[in-house]
Amino acid sequence: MMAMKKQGKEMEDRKSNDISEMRRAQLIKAAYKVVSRKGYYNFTIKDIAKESGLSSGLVHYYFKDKQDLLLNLLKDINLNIKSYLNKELIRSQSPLNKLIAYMDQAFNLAEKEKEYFYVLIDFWTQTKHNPRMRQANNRLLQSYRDECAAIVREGISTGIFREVDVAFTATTIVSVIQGTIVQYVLDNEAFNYEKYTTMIKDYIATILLKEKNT
Amino acid sequence: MMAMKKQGKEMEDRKSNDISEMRRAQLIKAAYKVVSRKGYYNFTIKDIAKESGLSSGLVHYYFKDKQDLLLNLLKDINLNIKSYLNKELIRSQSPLNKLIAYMDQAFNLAEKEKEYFYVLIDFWTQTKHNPRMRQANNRLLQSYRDECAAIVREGISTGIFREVDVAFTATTIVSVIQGTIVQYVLDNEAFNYEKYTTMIKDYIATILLKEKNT
Amino acid sequence: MMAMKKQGKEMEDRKSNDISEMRRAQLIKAAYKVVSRKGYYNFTIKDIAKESGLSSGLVHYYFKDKQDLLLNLLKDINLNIKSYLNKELIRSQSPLNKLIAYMDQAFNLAEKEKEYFYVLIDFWTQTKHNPRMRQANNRLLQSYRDECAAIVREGISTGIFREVDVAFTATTIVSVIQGTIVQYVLDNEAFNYEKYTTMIKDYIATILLKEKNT
Amino acid sequence: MMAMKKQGKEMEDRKSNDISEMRRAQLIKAAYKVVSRKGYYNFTIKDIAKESGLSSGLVHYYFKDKQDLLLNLLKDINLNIKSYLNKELIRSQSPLNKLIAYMDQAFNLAEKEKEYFYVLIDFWTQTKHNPRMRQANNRLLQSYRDECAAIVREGISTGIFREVDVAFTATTIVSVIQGTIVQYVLDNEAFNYEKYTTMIKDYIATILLKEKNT
DNA sequence: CATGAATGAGATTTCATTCAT
DNA sequence: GATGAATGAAATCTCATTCAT
Repeated sequence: MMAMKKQGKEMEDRKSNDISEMRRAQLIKAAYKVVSRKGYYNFTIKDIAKESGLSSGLVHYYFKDKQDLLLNLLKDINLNIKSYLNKELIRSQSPLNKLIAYMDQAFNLAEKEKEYFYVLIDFWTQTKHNPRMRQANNRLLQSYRDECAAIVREGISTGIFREVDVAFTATTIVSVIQGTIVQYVLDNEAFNYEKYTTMIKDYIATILLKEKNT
Repeated sequence: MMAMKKQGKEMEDRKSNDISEMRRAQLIKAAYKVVSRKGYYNFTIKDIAKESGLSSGLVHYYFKDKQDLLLNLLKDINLNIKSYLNKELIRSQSPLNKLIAYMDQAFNLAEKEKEYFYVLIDFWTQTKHNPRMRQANNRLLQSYRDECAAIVREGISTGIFREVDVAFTATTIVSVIQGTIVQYVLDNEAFNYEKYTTMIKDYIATILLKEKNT
Repeated sequence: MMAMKKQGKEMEDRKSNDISEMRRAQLIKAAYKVVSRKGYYNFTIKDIAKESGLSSGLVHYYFKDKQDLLLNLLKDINLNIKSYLNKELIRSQSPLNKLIAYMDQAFNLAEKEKEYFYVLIDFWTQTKHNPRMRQANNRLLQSYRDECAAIVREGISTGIFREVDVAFTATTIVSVIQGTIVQYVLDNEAFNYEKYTTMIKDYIATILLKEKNT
Repeated sequence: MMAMKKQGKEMEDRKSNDISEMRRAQLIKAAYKVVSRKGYYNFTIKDIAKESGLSSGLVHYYFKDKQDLLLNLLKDINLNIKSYLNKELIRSQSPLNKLIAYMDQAFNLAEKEKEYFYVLIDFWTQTKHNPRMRQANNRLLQSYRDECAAIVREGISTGIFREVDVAFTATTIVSVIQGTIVQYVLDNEAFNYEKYTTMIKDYIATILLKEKNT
């Protein structure tokens, strides 16, 4: 009987957790939609409630406050971006292909999910005034640089990339990608995105690759 | 006598304009401080009033509403950035020196006036939801690209730069500068700013300059 | 079980509506008191809150804004006036009795509920600048004329009233009633209201009735 | 020398009064325009200033406060209405003509200067809460009744009108006129004003005049 | 778990009035 | 007399958060 009870308790907990996780996901999804539609600072808890089809009281049941909800949203977006960026990396064999694939994914994501970057820029504005947001943001940026650095390092060690300063190169590649994406997201009429991003990829490849006939 | 009267009137007018301009500058300055301290979305009209030592009613006397104040703040920051960036350009003789000077100023500004960029990023978040802000922002970004393009074009026509795609090169230079600055402003412990910015300048110079011994 | 659940749901709904309707009625009632006490333009949302014993936030929870509250107040007063005016009509058999009853009710109402007319005059001032108020007002005035016209028409068709111009007669009866009430409400010392209203009723009856001995 | 001084002082005073009166008239005229355009409760002192071409400070120099300005506006409108109503009375010989002329003027005024009545209705709303406004209003209404009564009394004493209750008749005539005008001003599509006002005049004449062949 | 009514602090904005010049 | 900059009280409205049910 004890066993049953325990099991019952466990099941309840699991069930409870399931619902809990489901609700949290439901609310985060709604938050993402609402924030990208109305902007980081102009949405209300009621907007989230309406969008999710739940009550406003429930938002506070699952998230301590607005801040907490937003922090979780940032984490969620991070996860999505990272998984998207890394999706093609596994299939790519050579470091060059990996680097190209990485940049490809980044540029594609900015085109397909412009909203992600809107929300991301919104989060940047929190950096100065909110330590937790700053930490989350910095980790995200650092992970980009690390990812790039790993690929560059691999390229060097396999002898196909020049012996560049890894950290610097990774940082600058991230700069170019991010700088281009920001300019594009803010004003998508400013230049030919397709053309420019292709040129950037070629350029970086050319710079990194050892010259063939030497 | 008429002359005196007229002169008197003119002086009155000037005085009036002087006060008006003085107050507007005073309020914009306070706004700049307050926005960079509390963030674009978290400051109040009363904050501006306190910071400027004036009454809150006066803020609305000189600016239609919060929006109007912010728009004027953006304009002001634009002017300051532009004048700062162009300060050294005039003295520089060769296109290479000009380009270096331009990048130098940009990187220096980000270090000395980190606040400018905080506020600037704040403005970016307005872009999606506020047409006037979008226009102002886009013009600013375009002016950076144009400035760069002009220098690159001059370098090509004087025969010292390779014959690169001017618009693309300018855009990408702006991307690198902006991307680097954003990473630094958000997290100034992330990398050695001094070292990296120097390397970037060298790199770009190397890429653009025709190889000497060919 | 489904049935129970459904019933439960229905009861909940009803309950919710009950609260909502109760609060709205509560607020309208408070608005009526406050407006007639302080005047249409001089009352505040906080006055309503205090008078109703509720919070000021709740006023905006149930009514979009001040306008919306006022519009609902006007509707409410309309309903009350109409129901009061028509209360005696049903019992009255002959058109003459109906007309007398109608005028009686109007004159009585102005005496008993002077406040109604204060508020009504306040609403008139909105007519020029507020389309929705204008429409509501015009409908109310039109309904008075229509009501009168219907009685007059019935009197003519049953052969006891002269064959007068129905629309004109109705309009003019409304004019006399309203003109008298306004004068009385604005200055209730100006004349003997009881005596004058009786004379008016007699007069109108005399004018409308076919002369007996002809 | 004393004489001269005194004279100088007097002239200054007169001059001062002239300017004073001129300014007051200028401001009242502006107030009339602004109030009828924006409504009694929605205009600002600055509106008056702009309309008059003077400064807002000057409004308070000539009128204690907004109330005072409005009270003077009401007085001014009263004067204008009275002088307009009485304009034709002098020329009219018989009491019947006088009465017709009086009603004619009233109905014409409402058509030509609808604004007067808008403003007048606005003033009515003050009656309950502002003793001075109430007094001014009541005097105005009383003067209408008195004017009418005088004509009716004259008609009776010259033997052409029936021996009606003078005060009651005057009050009721004023009621009809005012009631009709209010309905028309609030909704000028409600009925054929020209036709109805003509019918009213005929009706009243018929009622008052002794039947010829009796 | 879930709801949504209720609260109340706080933000923007308006404007009559004052007053130095 | 005349100006208009300056003040600050007060009003409307929003919304995160709480809590009884």
